[in-house]
Amino acid sequence: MAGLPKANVHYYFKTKKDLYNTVLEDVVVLWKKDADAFNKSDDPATAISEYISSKMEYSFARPFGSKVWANEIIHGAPVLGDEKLAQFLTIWEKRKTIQLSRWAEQGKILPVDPHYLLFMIWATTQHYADFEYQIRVLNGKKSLSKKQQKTATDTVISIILRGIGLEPVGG
Amino acid sequence: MAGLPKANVHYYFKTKKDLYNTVLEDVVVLWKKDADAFNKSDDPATAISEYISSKMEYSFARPFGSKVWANEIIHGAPVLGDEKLAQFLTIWEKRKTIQLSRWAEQGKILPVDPHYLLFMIWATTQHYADFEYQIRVLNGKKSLSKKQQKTATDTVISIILRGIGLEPVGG
DNA sequence: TAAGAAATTGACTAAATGGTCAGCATTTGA
DNA sequence: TCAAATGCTGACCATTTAGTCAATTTCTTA
Repeated sequence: MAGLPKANVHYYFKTKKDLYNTVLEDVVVLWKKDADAFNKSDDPATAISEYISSKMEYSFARPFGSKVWANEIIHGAPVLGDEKLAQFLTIWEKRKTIQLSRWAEQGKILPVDPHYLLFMIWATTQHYADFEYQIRVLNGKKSLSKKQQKTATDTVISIILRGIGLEPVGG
Repeated sequence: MAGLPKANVHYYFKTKKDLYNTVLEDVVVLWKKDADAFNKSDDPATAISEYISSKMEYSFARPFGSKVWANEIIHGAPVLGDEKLAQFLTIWEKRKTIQLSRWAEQGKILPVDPHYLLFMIWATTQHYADFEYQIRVLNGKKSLSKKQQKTATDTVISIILRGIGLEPVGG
């Protein structure tokens, strides 16, 4: 059979929905960890760089989870359901938007609406997971090399940071 | 029946694949139009603003096409196939990367790798279509208002432009 | 307004996908 | 070393989804 026999999968997961749910919850846990990294430093340039970095790394290393998540959202969260989705999302979002608002008030970053900035970071970083296939095709049917991954990450970080009035730290 | 009876759909499209393909090709046509807008002005701030604007508008007005595209890519282009995908993508990308490189050489924008800048623009703008559902949930289960849509668009444009060393035009 | 073409439909069949189960293989530990 | 428990599998059944078809309705236009 292809990979595993179905029956074997059913030994570990009662239904397909169960399997799917497990993958989704794993993603949630991982993304929550990234979210913590965001609140580690009180310096916006550092915090945002770290956050983008870790999300990019995850996108390159393990794109599958993000793909399943994207698929779930595209189809209107049929498995997760509204309530669970709302719960997950607001937990992630709240602390970050609060932190971004504070920085904006303190004049540490330009006064940008935190929601749309967050969407931008999510979209851009997860794009490297979700659209992995498209990127590979555009890269001559080869996955991005480590060097290219670094360039991509640096580019994202520098555009976002400059975009909100910060100088990229380091490189 | 739900919306249309199946048999009626089959009257217009022989197979499900046919229908799917038609939707995908429609998206390609529309995105190609946006791509033209990109080459209209020789001023980077204007061209990029226009490009982002029209992609955002399309994401808000007709998210379905983008969703089908995203779904197709996430699953490895099983219907479109490698060749067709490569064909479409390179056509879009070439002219834009060339233009961006030229601007970078002329010192009109910061020297950023055009590929990753493009990915960023695609990811961010299409996010509002593909993740429409997630955004709605985060917005209290309401779709973004016209005003919010404008703020989102302005935010994306200003961050990207500033991010590559340009002052946002107008607002 | 009647004849033919185009559009629409419900009821059926085919294919694909999800799920069950009985039995075989492998690991664990008294 | 040999039960008992755990893991694995193929062959079968159930449900869902895709596709067909003949019959009906709605449009054209002579």
